[in-house]
Amino acid sequence: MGRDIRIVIIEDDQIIREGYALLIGQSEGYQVVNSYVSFDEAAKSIADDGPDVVLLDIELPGTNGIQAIPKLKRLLPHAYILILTVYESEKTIFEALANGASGYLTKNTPAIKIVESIREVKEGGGPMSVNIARMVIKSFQRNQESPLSRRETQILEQIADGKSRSQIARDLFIDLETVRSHIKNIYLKLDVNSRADAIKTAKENKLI
Amino acid sequence: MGRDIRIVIIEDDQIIREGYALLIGQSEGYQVVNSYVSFDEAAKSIADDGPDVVLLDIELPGTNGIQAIPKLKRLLPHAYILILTVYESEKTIFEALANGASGYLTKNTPAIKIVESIREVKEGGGPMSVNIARMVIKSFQRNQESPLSRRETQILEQIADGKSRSQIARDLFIDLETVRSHIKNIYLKLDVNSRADAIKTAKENKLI
DNA sequence: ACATTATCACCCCAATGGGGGGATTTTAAT
DNA sequence: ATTAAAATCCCCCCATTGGGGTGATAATGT
Repeated sequence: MGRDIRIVIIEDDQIIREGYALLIGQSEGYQVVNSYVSFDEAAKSIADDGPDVVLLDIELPGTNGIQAIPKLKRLLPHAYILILTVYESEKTIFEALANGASGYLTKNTPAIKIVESIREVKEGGGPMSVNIARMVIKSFQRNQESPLSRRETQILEQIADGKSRSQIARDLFIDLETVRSHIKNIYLKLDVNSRADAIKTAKENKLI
Repeated sequence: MGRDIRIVIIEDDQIIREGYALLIGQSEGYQVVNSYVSFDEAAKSIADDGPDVVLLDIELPGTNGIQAIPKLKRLLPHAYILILTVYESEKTIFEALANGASGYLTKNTPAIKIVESIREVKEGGGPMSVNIARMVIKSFQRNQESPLSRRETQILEQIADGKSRSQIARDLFIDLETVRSHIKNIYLKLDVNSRADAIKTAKENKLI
C-alpha cells in the first residue's frame, strides 16, 4: 500500500485536539502531521504540512470553520476537508457542504468511525453521521401534501426557473391565458401575490 | 428491546431476492415478512404485510422503483423505503430521494452494512453507500471557478428567487441602476440575455 | 355525480425587463 | 504604488410582462 494519510487537525479544545491526534496517530497508515487551535494559526504554515485530509471544527476563535473552508481550499487545493463538530443545524451543515467540505461528522461519532471516515474521504467518499445523512436526504424530499395540483407545481417550477408567462405557455403548449389562470390559482392557494413570494413560500414548504 | 424489524423485499432477480431474505432473516431482530418480484405484485398485499422497512430495487418489471416510491408511501405511510440497486446515475439517485426514499445503497454494499442500514433507517438515519454520499455532497458544492463576482452571484440568486430589480435594489440597499448594471454584467459573463437563461446556465454550472 | 383540474377569454394599466450609451468610486491583488 | 476588477450610479428607448378583475367550458378522477 501507499504512504500514510497525512492529517492536520484544527480544533480549539486542547483535550479534544490531543485526543484525536492520539487516536488517529495510533492507527496504522495514518499520520497526524500537525494540529492547530484556529484557522488563523493554521493559515501560516498549513501549506507546508501538505495534509491529505484536514479535520476541521466549526466553532473556532477568529475565522470560524465555515469561513475557513474556502480559504483552506485555496491554500490546499488537493486536500479534503472533513468537518468534525457538535453543530447540527441545517444551515451550518449545508453551508459547510456548499463551501466545499467533503464530509460532516458530529462529535458523538465513535472513534473507529472517525478513523474510517478519514480513509473514506481520501478515497473519494462522502462520510456523514447518521443524523446528518438524514437531514441531507430530507432536504431532497418534497412535501407530499402539497395544496398544488401537478400542473400548478410544474408551472411554479418554471416560474422558479425565471421563465415568463409566454415562455411557459410555449414550453407547455398551452395558451398564455391558461398559464395566467394557473398562476392566479397558485397565488390563491399559497396566499401570495407575486412570483417572489410564491417561490419563497413554495421553497419553505418544499413544494418545489 | 422491541419487536423485530419487519422487512419486505421487492426485487425481480430471484437469486438476489432470496439471498437478501436469507441474509436478513438470519440476523437477530430482523424479520423478512414477504418478498415480491415487482411493485405491481406487491401492491395487492403489501399493506397487509405491515413492514417497517421496504427494500426496493430500481429496475423492476412494470412499475419501476422510482415510480413505486410514492405509491408505496400511500400504501404504507409509516414505512421507510431503502433503495438497493446497481443504478448510480445522479438523476436516478436524486429522483429516488426526492420521491421519498430514506436511503440509497448500491448492490456492492457488504452484507453487514445492509443489515446495519436497515436498523439505521428505522431509527431515523439516512444510510447511503460511500459513492452515493459523494454524489449527494457534490450536489451541494458550488463551482469554485465561477466567473461571477460575489455581488453578481448574490444578485443572480435573488433573480432565481423570482425577485424584480427593484426588490433586489431594496433588499441590498443599492440603486435600481446598480442592480441593472450587475445584471447586464451577469448576462455578459454567462453569454445569455434573459433571466431564465441566466438561471439555467447558472444552475448547470453550479454557480448558484 | 360532483369537485377538482385544466383549459381559454377579455378588461385595465403600472411596472418590468432588456438593449443601448456611459461615468465614478471602492476594493483587492500584485 | 499601480492597476485591474468590482461595485456603484446615471441617462435614453419601448415592447413585454405581471398582477388585479371576472368570467366560461371541457376533461378528469374519486
